[in-house]
Amino acid sequence: MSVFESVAPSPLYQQVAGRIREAIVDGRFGPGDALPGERELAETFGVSRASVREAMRQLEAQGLVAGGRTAQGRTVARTNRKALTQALTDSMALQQVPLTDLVELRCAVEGQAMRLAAAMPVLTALEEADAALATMRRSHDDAIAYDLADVAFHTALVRASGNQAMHAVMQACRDAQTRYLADALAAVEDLNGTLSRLTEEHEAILRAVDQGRGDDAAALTEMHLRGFYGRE
Amino acid sequence: MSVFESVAPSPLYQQVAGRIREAIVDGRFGPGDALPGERELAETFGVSRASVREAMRQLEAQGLVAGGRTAQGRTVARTNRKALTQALTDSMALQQVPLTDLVELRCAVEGQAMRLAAAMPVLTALEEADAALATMRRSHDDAIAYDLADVAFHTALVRASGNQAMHAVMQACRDAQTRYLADALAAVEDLNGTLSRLTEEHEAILRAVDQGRGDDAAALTEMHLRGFYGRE
DNA sequence: CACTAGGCTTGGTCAGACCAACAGTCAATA
DNA sequence: TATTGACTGTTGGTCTGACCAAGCCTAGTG
Repeated sequence: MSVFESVAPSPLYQQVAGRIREAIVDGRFGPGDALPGERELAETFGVSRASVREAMRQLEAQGLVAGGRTAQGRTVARTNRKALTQALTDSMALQQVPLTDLVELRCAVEGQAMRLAAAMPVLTALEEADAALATMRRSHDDAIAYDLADVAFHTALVRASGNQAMHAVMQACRDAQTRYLADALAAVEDLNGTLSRLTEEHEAILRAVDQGRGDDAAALTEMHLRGFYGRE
Repeated sequence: MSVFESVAPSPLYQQVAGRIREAIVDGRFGPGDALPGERELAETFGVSRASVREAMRQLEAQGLVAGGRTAQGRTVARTNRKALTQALTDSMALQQVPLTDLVELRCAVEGQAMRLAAAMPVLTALEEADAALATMRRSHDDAIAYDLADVAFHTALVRASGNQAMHAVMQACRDAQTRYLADALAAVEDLNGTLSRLTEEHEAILRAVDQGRGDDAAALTEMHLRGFYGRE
């Protein structure tokens, strides 16, 4: 901490990215809004289009700007969920984090979410969970459909907690685990039986949440998660 | 799910970024390794330097490649912690997640980490926590020094759980909360008294972990976190 | 031996150009 | 009238070729 500030100018593309980032985070551009074109931005900031493009790449990777060219112009992203997932996944790969660590993390988050959901549930989310459960019952012979419903179920229940931060992290965990799903499923012999057992577990969790038994719901959720991914 | 696959080719910079990403994640480039120069990469992949640079910006934002020009050439990042923090912070801003949600998330993660730490502690980390505690006792009149020690303490204790995923998420939470720290501190009148109370809480947590009382440690930690950030 | 001046490489930046994709316009056609 | 199709302008994607400043390396100098 010197008296003087740094004179080192950060690269132009960083500054440009920073400016646009501010505008988005501050809400001057809302989710889904169209951004000015690259040429216009270049002129606005007084830099070359190349610099603007590099800034865009950065913002895109951070999930602030929607990737892909949708018709005309770029748009502000509605969610940066992919960036969060990506970061978590990369973190695991870079630091060679074992799957069990991720499972434990998810248990912690989702378990606590169940307690919150049981105490003060968001009712519409509970209905969604119920609908997902119905789908699961119908899909005991289709692993892919079952998986989709499974995601929907867990997502809905965590959303029922009303905690968006937990929701985001849980989704990231879930996405990061996806690559292991195939392995876990391949190890299963009696698909139909396994899936129907999983459905029962889901039913028990939802029941506990519904009846306000938070600790039970948490315990059941943790067992459920550890049981599926945790066995090695 | 059509019979046909998409024919849409992804942009070159995406493909380049993907290739380099693979190489890093697969371990062909280890953390800290130097990457080939932009001109060389351009030739290798048969694209222009502009495309390589855009790919680099993306990888840099994802925390896979170290930012900043260190002497000659770029290097593979050692950790993508900043990317995870960034993603969590942005997620909060984009979806207007309240601070309390983040605090709850941190409680869930850190609480569970305390249980794990109490059950099977990483001893070296416990020593670090102890050292941080000592620093805190010495810094009751210096909020900045205290804060640093506080971070070190919590970080060390979570690391004592041995769970790297929790460690990463907890750090991201903590970093994302930082912007609120100033507000929380400004609201404090009796700094010295407050800090000494916080130190006592820290001591109690460490003691509980040390003695294997996981549930106690978790409860204390949650109270500690909620008490500081949670009051509104 | 210590030191300095080039030379070389690297990332940062720019200008200017071309292409493919797409929205919007508008006239020709069934 | 409704559909089709050509035309135009804009946007993002890509390339080329260039210049600069900062830092490494080395050869030559004192």
